[in-house]
Amino acid sequence: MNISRASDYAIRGLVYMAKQPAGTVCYVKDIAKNTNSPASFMSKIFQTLAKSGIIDSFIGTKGGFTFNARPEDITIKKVVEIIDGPIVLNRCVVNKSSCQNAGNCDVHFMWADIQKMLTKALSSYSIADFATDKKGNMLPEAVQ
Amino acid sequence: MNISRASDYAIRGLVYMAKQPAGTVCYVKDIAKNTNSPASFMSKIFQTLAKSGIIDSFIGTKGGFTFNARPEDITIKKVVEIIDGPIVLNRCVVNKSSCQNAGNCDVHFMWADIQKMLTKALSSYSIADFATDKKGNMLPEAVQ
DNA sequence: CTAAATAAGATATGAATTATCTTTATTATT
DNA sequence: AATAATAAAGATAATTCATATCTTATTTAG
Ligand code: SF4
Ligand code: SF4
Repeated sequence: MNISRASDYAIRGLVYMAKQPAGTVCYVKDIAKNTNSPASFMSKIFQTLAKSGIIDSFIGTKGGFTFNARPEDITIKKVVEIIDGPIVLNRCVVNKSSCQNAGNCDVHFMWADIQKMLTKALSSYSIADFATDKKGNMLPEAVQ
Repeated sequence: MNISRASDYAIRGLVYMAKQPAGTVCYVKDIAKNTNSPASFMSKIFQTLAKSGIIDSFIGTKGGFTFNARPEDITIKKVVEIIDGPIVLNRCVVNKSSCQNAGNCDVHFMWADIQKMLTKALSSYSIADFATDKKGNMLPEAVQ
């Protein structure tokens, strides 16, 4: 019941990118240094982010990464799902038929409710929300 | 970002127990059969639940498990934490000093908020809530 | 054309999850 | 009392996942 280190790094790496002037090409080395994360691992993570399409990658000298989507359109839910895979609190919540008990399970409805609440919360924040130095006061109201 | 199979089994096993007349001694074999879960795995899980103190165990013929707490006092959060360990969405949310970035991290507050919401939701349901056959209508109002 | 810089891809390690197998304790039966 | 049956406790195993590092390929600069 937690996000991975990789997702934490990914989010903060993207926030770092979003803080740079629009269009800046960012290197993993810089991103890693500025987010206090292992560069080699970050490299792998940004490779995955690039494959997903939310950022573009350029190989070779003067290569690096740029946004391919507006930071305000990249939700935290999206980033976590790219890195950790779909958010599925319990196997039944996305695909009811994935559990043969789902038809007469007392508990199913709870997981479905909590899943909805969680994904709603994660969708309510975007990378752009954290890309200001005015810490805290740019955050959306805490979801109940 | 999910609960383990073990927690799912534990919750449903305890719900099955709560459906029996108060004081009934339940066997893993029965619990497993009635919850459609692997008995050997369930045995391990109930061993852990017993160690936590929420149920009592009796070894040998006519042994088994009984509640040592009222089902209405056993929250889903408690069960998940016994089986999966503490719910910690991101390392900073419980112990801020566990991350050296926490002092100037833009994202920390989001995780703290979502953690609070999630644990509140998981605490709002108890085993007793699911121990009726009137499916669904005994559930607490979905937390926002 | 060579060297440097950079991401992409392959490989490795350790921990966690998901179990099963074996042992021990208790009770019932002979 | 000895033995067999029953049930949980404890030990072990297989697989998957998280968290990386190491090597290769690509591009640009000099
Ligand atoms: S909560 Fe019920 S429906 Fe969902 S996975 Fe568990 S048993 Fe299946
Ligand atoms: S969100 Fe910020 S404070 Fe929390 S673990 Fe990640 S870097 Fe540390």
